[in-house]
Amino acid sequence: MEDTLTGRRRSVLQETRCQTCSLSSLCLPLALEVEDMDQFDAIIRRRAPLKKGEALFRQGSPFTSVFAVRSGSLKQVTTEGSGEDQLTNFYLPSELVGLDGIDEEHYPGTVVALETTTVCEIPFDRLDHLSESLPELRGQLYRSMSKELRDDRRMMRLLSRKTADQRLASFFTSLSERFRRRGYSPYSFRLSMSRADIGNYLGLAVETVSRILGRFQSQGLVAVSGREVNILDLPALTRLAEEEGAH
Amino acid sequence: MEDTLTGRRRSVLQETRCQTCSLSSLCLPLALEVEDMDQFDAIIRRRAPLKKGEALFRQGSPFTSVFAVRSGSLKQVTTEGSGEDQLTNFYLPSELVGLDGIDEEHYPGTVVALETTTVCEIPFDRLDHLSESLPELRGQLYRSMSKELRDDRRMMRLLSRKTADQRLASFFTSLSERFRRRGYSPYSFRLSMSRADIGNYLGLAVETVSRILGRFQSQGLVAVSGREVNILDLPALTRLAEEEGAH
DNA sequence: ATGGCCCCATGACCACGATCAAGAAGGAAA
DNA sequence: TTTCCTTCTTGATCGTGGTCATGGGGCCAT
Repeated sequence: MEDTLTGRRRSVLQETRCQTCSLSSLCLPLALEVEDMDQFDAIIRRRAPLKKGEALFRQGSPFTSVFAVRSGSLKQVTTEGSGEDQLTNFYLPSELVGLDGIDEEHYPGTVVALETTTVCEIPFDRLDHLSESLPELRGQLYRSMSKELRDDRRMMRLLSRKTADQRLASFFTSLSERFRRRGYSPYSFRLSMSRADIGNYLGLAVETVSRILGRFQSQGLVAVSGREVNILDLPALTRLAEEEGAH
Repeated sequence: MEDTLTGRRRSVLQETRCQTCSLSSLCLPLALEVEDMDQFDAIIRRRAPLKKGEALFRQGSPFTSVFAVRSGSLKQVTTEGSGEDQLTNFYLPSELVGLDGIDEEHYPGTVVALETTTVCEIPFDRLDHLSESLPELRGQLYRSMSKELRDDRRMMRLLSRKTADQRLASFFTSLSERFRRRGYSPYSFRLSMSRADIGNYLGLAVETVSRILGRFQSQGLVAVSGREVNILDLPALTRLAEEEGAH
């Protein structure tokens, strides 16, 4: 607000430099040397922060860039035919958005901010070109996509074999772990998504999510108040999430 | 059997040259010029055909290569914890196997031949290195992974929103389309996988698969005899697969 | 404040598909 | 052939989680 011009200019620079970004150890350029990082830096485009509910891009719009989340969170929603929406992913800081749009001319889903969110835009043609001369960058890109493939397989397993309880438990342990890796508390956090989003993502009705959250609460596994979550017994949740065929 | 030495040698050469491979228009080198294809050709390793039930690689073994299916078919199976197996994918000719192993030192699942199957082994470090000088190859690799991501999202939608009937209908229409793209009949084919495999893949019990196949048969949608399938009403199957919330 | 709207929670009921059980059909090896 | 074993089919029953319905509570705009 009271930024001077120079002050504001510096802060903008800070925002956009990978070297000063706290996420650089998790993000795409993680394997780059200082001078290489500068090259990478140069192709990144700034974006005005997205407000809650705003779309980063819409399903069907032309694929041009991938995006790295800098702060906040987003969800990806796909609408097939005239059917219902399917929420296929949540994105947290340092994660790459839009990789599934590469092989077609358009994005396969709409990505929406769940809260105020800032992203780095990385034009894909320039990224691809730069990956020619920077093997580490190329490798990291391959790894990012490969990791997403592996996460998808885990999600398929969740959707096809786990009970509703196990799905919720998995959801919490996974979120907890992702927060931990990003330097936040793995035990106490705020959900940026609604119960409906969680249900849609996990293949459950909203009512089921609510009920099970209530049960978890009464079992002393978590303390939930609205979107505020406290994980009380992470080991038990992990056990529940991984335990086999419940019968 | 009665091959002469030279005869066998020629046939081996034929087998391993992308230029003479009938799949080259679908496979990794699809975008390459003749001379570039030779370079790509040179890094490919021959493999003895896999017999039905043989593993191409096992879960946890070190990641070294990706594989292109040349003939036959495979399934990928992941065993988590002490839990049950999860079948995450079927692979048909021209498809790439093993991409989800890139970012860790090991393969995340065991891949097993469903019938006699031949594959081309592509050492990943050499592929990566070659992708530095061949932008079309690099692009095709990005696109392959991106396509697999998109297919995974479609699978998640199937697992979390579709009824058992819709899942089977989707399975048949998808298989039909994949056969069609490979130059086989989209209406008449042989399933290389068991009912148990199909059920595992679609998140259904074997009994459910059997029952619904029977129902489809009596509705005149398909004619099934063991693993032999005739699609009788593809439009109806497509409609069924895509129709929204069945209630 | 106060209305209006989502978001969330909880209860009653029901259906889809899993599970259990048994038997038929197909395939490989003697 | 016969045997043995796997795969597939069909029937009966049951349980998880979806659907429908209602009410409370938080949040924003006026």
